[in-house]
Amino acid sequence: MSITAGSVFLADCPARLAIEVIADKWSVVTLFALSDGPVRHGDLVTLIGGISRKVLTHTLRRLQANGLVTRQAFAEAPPRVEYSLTELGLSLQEPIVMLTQWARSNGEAIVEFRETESDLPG
Amino acid sequence: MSITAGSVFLADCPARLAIEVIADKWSVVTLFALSDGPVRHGDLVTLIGGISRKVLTHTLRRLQANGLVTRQAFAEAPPRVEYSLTELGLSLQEPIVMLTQWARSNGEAIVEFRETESDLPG
DNA sequence: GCGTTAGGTACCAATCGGTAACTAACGAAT
DNA sequence: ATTCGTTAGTTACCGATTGGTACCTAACGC
Repeated sequence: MSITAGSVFLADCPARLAIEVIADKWSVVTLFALSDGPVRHGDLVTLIGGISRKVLTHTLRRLQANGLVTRQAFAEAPPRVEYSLTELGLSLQEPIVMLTQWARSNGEAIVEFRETESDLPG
Repeated sequence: MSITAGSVFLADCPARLAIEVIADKWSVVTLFALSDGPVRHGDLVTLIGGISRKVLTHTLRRLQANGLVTRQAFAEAPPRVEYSLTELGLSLQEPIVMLTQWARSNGEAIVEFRETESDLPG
């Protein structure tokens, strides 16, 4: 765990900033949803269970403001807006996929742990 | 992006629960801090820049309640409490390390993007 | 009594997130 | 010509969560 110049342990360094941008529930799921190519706003709302349009828009704006996502609006009616990963966003693909795969493989273990925990005498 | 039974896209499934537990700024940094072995509470506060004792305790409690971290208190004075990763927590080590490495490698790119963005006309 | 470590609590501000209602722009139906 | 439905987005209002500071306890050695 070498604490080098740019470390996630330092409060005011770019590495920590990066963690603050992506280490967020909705950001992780959104980035994962975009990892196969451009997706429309409405499709993202449908795909990502439990997200509201407002929060999705906010999440996308934040990812966009940090260079991870691009927004492309088409001059059509009704409007069509597609979001996709930038090059920087694509470099995050592997870590994000690993994380979501871990979640799929180990989510059940968390649920089971919670259940056995609540059975403790206390 | 196959939407299988346990998908991070489904609001109420174990995979999403797992994401909600770990996809959090302080959780990621804390898990990373524990990835080399047991660390005392006080050492974590020093190591993790910007975290307060209250938030660290809360973060550790949450990780503990979800089976990722164990807490070992020694009957000494002054008290000594060590936190370490469980087996489940260790299975997260690789994704977490990838994520923090990405943050170190690409944090600067985010900073630069922000700077060039703010230079835009308008 | 004082310092140590771990933690709990109280109070407060800021952020997050949900619902609902609104706009813009256009095609299609009436 | 008017109305309706569509997609994307904003705004307002509200409650819940997060996080900070400050202060308190417990247990022990000096």
